[in-house]
Amino acid sequence: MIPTAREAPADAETPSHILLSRAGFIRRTGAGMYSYLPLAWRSLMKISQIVREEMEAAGASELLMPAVIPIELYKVTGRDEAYGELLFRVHDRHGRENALGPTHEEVITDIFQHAINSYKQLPLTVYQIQTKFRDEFRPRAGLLRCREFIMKDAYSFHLTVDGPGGLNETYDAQYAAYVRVFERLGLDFTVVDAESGPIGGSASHEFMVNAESGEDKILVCDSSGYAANVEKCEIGERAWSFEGEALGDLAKVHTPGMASIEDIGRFMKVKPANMLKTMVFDAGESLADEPSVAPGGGQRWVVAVVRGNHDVNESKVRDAIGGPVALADEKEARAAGFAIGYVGPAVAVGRDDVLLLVDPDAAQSTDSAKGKAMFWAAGANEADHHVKFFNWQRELGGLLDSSDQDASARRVDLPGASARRADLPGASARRADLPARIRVADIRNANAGDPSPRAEGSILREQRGIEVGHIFKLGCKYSDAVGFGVLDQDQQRQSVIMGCYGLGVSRTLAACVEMSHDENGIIFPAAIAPYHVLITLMKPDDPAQQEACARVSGELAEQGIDVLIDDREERPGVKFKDADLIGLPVRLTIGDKALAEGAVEFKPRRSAGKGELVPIDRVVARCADVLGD
RNA sequence: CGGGGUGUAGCGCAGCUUGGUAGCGCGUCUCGUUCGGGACGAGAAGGUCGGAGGUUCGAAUCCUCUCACCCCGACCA
Repeated sequence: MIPTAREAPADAETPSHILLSRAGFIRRTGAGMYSYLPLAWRSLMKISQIVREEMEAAGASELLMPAVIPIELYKVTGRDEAYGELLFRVHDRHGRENALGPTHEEVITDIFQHAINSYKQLPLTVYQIQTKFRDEFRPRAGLLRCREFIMKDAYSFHLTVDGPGGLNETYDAQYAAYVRVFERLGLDFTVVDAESGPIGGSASHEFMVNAESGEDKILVCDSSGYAANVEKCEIGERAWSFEGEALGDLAKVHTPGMASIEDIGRFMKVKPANMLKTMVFDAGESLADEPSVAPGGGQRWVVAVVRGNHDVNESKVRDAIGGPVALADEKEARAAGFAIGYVGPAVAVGRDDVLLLVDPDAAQSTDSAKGKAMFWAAGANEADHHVKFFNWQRELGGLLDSSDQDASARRVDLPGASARRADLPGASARRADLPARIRVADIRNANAGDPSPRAEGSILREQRGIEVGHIFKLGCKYSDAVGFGVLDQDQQRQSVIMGCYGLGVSRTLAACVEMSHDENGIIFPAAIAPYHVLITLMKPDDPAQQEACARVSGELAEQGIDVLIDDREERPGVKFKDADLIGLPVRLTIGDKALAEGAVEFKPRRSAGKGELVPIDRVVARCADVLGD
């Protein structure tokens, strides 16, 4: 059952989807749902086995939880809301609602809550390998993002964060286990700092298979070894200053119907890098305690300003203000007086409900490269209008000068801030001089070429990756939600501290193909290949060839090498094409010519050309050699 | 959820503008010739044209509704 095809299904576009389909590994059964045919299943079992070995070595025990889970468990933690449409929901015959498990923090916490009641029983780590369900808005790219997939998920429980038996110890052990798993699988990967997302928790790392087609953008600093997902990546220190002369008088420009940076840039003949992109966020209650000029009032709106060619990072905005934010609802923001699409920094002037957050690259009044005043275009805070010759000091003058006695006491430490700033060229407007309603902070996504946050003078390099593993320090988020605590040595009730560790088994197979293929097909590393060696018989009916095949395959099997035999009555070309497509690490061809010399043709999939003749009694050693790499 | 697109044989597609016998390539089956990089010839099987309704003497084709799927975006262990 290896249905190979010359052409890929029309809906397949990415290499792994096309090749796994053509090579007879998978068949699409529904949108984002795939059947694993025998070849794929063998590969998945091999990946799972390595995962199992490393999990056991890291002290985790395997178990299996149900895929169908009462929705009540997810209501306890609020994740039925947080996940929303991503949860598959099924109603049983009694009308009870269940979720198909997208991940099992709630279930495992529930189990442990009832089973564990003493610190003496901790720490514990368990894992399972199971089908997970997520009703993705847009499944795509075959196995890379589907609605039903195979995942290894592990969970650990601790009394403490540090020290023996603490969360950090297990987290580090899992981290190391992941590194060993992906090394053993023969994958080229990068570990990056990551955002925790809706799973929650403090620290997290993602394991990315390096592939051009990857969905995730990661940034790497070669000198320090720092690597992070773009969602998380810090940017090194950048000089900034609001002080500087204006290049010209503020000029209002009519820009009807042009709300996008691209449109305006084209119309006004301004490069995006010379525009200020201004986004309005709704901080809700996050800023309730912030100083406000208005009696009894609080700041609600966060106006974030970055350069037009940069993207605001919502997580960084959240960190900068110390609480949750969300992009403002357009209607509400309009009602509050923001001309959405045409907002500029000056909107903060005269309002006491706005916190202005400015990225260092946007907080410039002097173009240091040219040594003259910086040219800025920005929104005019009036529908269909923008302004040219924006100058921070002039346009925000009142705000920048307003002194707020409480400000210095309340100010939090911002990422990337340091005392050295004053020494940097062009830096004179010190953070300490700013009123509380303006902050300069790193609030944008990092790009290639940005300064490294870990090595002075180095810059960040960009590459793409496929997320195959993600580990989290959860803390007490789930245990507190269900009231899971144990008594410690001092008879004090302590919340149990958790970690969770995910690894996409089916995605790893696809990532492997993305990483390693050529125009003829897949090139499998030995650890993931469904079989190690393919024996191609030129004349399947020929007794001499049959005998040679039986001998070689028998000897290979004795060495623990998995053999697939192609004894189909097909023309040689067809068999060779299929062999390359399926991509097993070694191909042995048994034909008359070689056999006459007591040899078979030996060809590693990676090597180009014809392959070489190897005497039959030495071919097993050669196979073991190649597979051992 | 916004934008774009596609549903016709197992797979890949044409036919639709201008309504009139449902086609091509690959694959499958039979026979023959071939036989170390997706052979050639002859023949054969295989289709509710996504579904429902409508217009018409007549609908794959025109109209209305609907379903499914794909791509881009937004979102995302």
